[in-house]
Amino acid sequence: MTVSRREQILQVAARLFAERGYQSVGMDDIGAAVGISGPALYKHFRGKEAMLTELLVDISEKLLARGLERAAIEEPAQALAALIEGQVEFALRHPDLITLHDHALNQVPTAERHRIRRVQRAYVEIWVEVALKAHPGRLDDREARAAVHAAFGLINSTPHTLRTPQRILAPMLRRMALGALAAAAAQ
Amino acid sequence: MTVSRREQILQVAARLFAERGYQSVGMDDIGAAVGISGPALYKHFRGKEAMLTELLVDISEKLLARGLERAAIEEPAQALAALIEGQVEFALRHPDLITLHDHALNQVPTAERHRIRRVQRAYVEIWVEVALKAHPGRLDDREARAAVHAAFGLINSTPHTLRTPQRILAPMLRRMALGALAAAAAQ
DNA sequence: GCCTCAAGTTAACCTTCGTTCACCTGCCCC
DNA sequence: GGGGCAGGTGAACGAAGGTTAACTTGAGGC
Repeated sequence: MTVSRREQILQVAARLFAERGYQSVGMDDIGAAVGISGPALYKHFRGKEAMLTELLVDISEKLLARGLERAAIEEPAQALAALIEGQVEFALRHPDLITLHDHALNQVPTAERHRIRRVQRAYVEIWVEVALKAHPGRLDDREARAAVHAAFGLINSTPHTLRTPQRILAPMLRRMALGALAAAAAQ
Repeated sequence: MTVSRREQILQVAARLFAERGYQSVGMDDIGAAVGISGPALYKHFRGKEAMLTELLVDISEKLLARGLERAAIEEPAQALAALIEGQVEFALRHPDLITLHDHALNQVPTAERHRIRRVQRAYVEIWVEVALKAHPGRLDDREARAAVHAAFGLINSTPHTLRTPQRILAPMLRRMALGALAAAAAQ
């Protein structure tokens, strides 16, 4: 598992950004955390914003790719379960990125932010379509969208709960997300 | 509904902090938003941190008070429903404060941050106890705590979904939270 | 009428921090 | 073995922004 220095920097930066907040982390902090000095980071990245942007673009694209895979399953209920499983896995494996994902998007320059938002919307759209198919006639489009956001909120709460062992947490989160979406469609 | 200037400043600051992030909002921005200049704010507050601290202390204490009320209901299932209703109401009425609550706590000075955390933990504890009583024997303490955090994540996703009309959103969030907690306790 | 005081104002200060600059140093390659 | 380049270094710069200072003003109390 030898990561390039570039990737090492990204990982460390993600952790620091998630822990203390993007603006509270200095370039010197990031440098120190990988054993080099602040200005040396400019040999690898255009600047601080570029690091954040790359992190967020990566996350949203990875999630979208994973979502496209899982949504391809024929049976809607199984596809929904697969989407949930994918999101839970990702959230448990990369809590820093999840935190970044909704704390730091505003700090990214406008052009790139729009690009990231587009990818995010595509991901949400996948969920909405699957949710509609899984509960046909029980949800309208607007409701499904709200329900999906709520399910994300549920699953992405993981960073607050990391003390719980994953083998307990993962199945519980899957059950809860499924239960929540079913309840959204009930009545 | 005449609010004092002090309160007006707090409201505006909460909105700006939630929209752009605490560090990205300047004192001049806050001043401009209430029609005065940046330094004039120091006639009302010790500084920027003091404004954030006051906001977060207020929120956590209001939530705790509301939680204590609702948890007093005899029947555990009803108490749980009342807790959920209270949280949903609060999240819908004060999305800015909800956003601040988990985005900006790190920016508060250490001493006050600990105080806020204590109040938050007390609020979580109320939920955990009620959840345990509402699903007796189905959850251990650790699971209940994780489930409660997940339910908060679900309900507090509201700021992402404000375009949905509240009369649709509120009952849906209540159903989903109940369904999620029931699913956590199932099996 | 005058004193006081709360609530503003603008200018200035000073620290923090992202970024740039000039320089150094191995390593690889021909 | 000398050129070039990747990857460092420390010093310095410049803008941003929180805070302080000095000064103004208008509304009550006596």
